Amino acid sequence: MGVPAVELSERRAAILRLIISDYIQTAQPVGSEGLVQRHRLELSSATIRNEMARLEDEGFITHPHTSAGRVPSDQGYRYYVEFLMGDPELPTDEKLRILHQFHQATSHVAQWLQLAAAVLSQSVHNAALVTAPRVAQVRLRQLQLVALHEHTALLVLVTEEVKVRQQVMTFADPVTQDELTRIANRLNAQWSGLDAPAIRARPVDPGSRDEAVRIVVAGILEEDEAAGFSDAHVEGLRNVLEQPEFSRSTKALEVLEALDEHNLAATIPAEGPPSGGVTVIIGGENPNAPLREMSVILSGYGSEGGPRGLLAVLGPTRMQYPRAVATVRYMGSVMSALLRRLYGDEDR
Amino acid sequence: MGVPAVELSERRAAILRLIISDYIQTAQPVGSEGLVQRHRLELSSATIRNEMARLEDEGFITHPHTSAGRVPSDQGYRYYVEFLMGDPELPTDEKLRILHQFHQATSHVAQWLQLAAAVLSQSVHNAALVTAPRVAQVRLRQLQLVALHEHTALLVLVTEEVKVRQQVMTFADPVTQDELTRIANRLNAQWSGLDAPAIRARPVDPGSRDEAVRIVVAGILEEDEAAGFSDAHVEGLRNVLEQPEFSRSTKALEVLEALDEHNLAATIPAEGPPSGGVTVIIGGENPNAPLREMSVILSGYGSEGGPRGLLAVLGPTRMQYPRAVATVRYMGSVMSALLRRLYGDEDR
DNA sequence: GTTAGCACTCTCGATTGATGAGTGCTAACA
DNA sequence: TGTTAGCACTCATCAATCGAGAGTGCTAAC
Repeated sequence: MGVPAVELSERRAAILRLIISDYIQTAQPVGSEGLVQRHRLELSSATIRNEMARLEDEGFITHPHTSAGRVPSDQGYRYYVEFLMGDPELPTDEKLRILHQFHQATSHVAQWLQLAAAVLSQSVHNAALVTAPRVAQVRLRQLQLVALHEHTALLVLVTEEVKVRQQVMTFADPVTQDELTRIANRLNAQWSGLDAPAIRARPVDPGSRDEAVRIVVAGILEEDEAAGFSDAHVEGLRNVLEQPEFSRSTKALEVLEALDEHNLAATIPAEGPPSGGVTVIIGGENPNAPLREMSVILSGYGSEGGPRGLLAVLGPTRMQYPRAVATVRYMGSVMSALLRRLYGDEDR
Repeated sequence: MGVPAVELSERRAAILRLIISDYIQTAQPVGSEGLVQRHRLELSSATIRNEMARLEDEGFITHPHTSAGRVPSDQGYRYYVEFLMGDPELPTDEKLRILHQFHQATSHVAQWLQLAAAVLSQSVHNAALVTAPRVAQVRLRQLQLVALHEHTALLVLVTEEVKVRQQVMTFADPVTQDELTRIANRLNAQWSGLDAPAIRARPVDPGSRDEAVRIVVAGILEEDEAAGFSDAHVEGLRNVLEQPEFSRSTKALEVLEALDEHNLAATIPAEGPPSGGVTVIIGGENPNAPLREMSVILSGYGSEGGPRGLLAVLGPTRMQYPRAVATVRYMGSVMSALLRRLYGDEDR
């Protein structure tokens, strides 16, 4: 989708590239005269104007008004991303800088995601979003019961993908810590490695404590599967709001609302591209109305069968695509590697 | 501090109150003529003008420019909060509405804080901040070790105030889950109820697994004590940015930066007022430069010896003080009650 | 102490006109 | 047929100007 049918002549493509890269830098409509001067073109501005007129006919650029320079359209950006910008690679020193920042990464996943979002957003000067890695099927690894009062206990459970969940639960009859420990040991032996349906299928005495625990455990596991990308870390909204296109306060507010941590999860397509691949969604291609003036650069991370997450950069359509794509791709590989290191060869 | 030395005549105080409440509503400088009309005063606008001139001499109000109405100064707001607005109580239906929202509260503390911040911000139409309850001394309740690979395990620990912490740790030699379980059981029996220094003082074999666990556990407990109010939940920045005083985009950005979740913790005085009390910090009284045009309404929650947190409302100095103070106070009592219910009579 | 009257100040919005950037077209040129 | 110079035309932007309106501060009368 979105790939323009028209094939551009070499020269027109070159002009389009110049227009877009100039516009990305200056945020100002670019005129024929200025283009010739800045790039010392061998052609006159009049010729450029003719070519621009054709580019406009074909829908790659537009006019804000009669006498302003040209501005790339969504279709223009699309063509640029697809055919003109090449396959950008991040310079080595930049890669090192990123790696260096990750060197401080603790093994605490939440901090880790926060760090990833911060590094990404800082590196591309735009907003960044990183979702927690998750698997399609959530299985129990181990559970623990901590007595709080006579009738209440804290259930802590660790899933196979090393997520920790907690929930306070109540029992009909008083229980002691000793008893809770025995229950936990027994259930761990029986349920370890199972997912919610399997645990629900396990026989337990009706009305027993085991049953009470089972309800809560299965509930948490199911909730986790349904959670989707809700726990997303967003960083660098500031960078976006600083862009001149959002200088008007009302616009800034709209964007802020769209990018609000709660809404954003829904905004992003649930299924990211396969790890390694990078998807670019430009302006109006975005199904979400408030994001119509923004572009999203998406990449999955993680491994095929294992836990997977999403990373994304969000910014105005006027975005440094080459750099952003390169950074997102590289970050994806770094995250995948970290994930492997952390969760190891758990499937073997 | 900040309490004005000057005692105002009854009439001038009344006029000040009217000016402030009008200005809070309209965000427009209020003029003498309009004041008389809106409130059907028995005095002429000329008299009001005279009184206004005196109020200005004494520093309670100012002029944006020669011929605009009057605007309250920080000192004016301070006087208003201190003497004029009385001791506002939240209407019963509003209290019920808040209670009702809390009815859905899960026992998951993080969600709970999020909810509190959301309710508070929505209720006062400003930004709200809620910090997690914490105690000065963090003690271990129970720990759990989950084998990940041969050399690594996940340490999950539950503190006395029912916080769950996790950390991946590595061992020099391979360990099995059985062994880890034995270690966890033994250490739970020895360390339950102790804080970091006490655990450090416990004898363990040098180089043993117990020692490795001890280092990590003590580290986590100490880190938690030092954490301060870092894990604050902020909600409703939108409300603030929508206010007309922040219509200019640059200003909005400044505020956004100041209220950024990361900076904000540092912004707020670490020690809140005692539970039940409400502190109002107006504009320039705030030590933080970027918050000079904002007011903060603060209250602590929790019980004397137990876990305590902070709630705050942040908005422009032109704020609905009576309502905000009443709401913050009420929310404080609700949160304290919830905290008691959740953690129970743990000291007994 | 209160009030009417009035001059004065200052903001705000609309209008105007000059400026300049940039286009689109035409005609000449290679 | 492609390229270029020339030129009229359009439109945003900016500064200057003007009038209206709001509000004050002062004075003098009540």
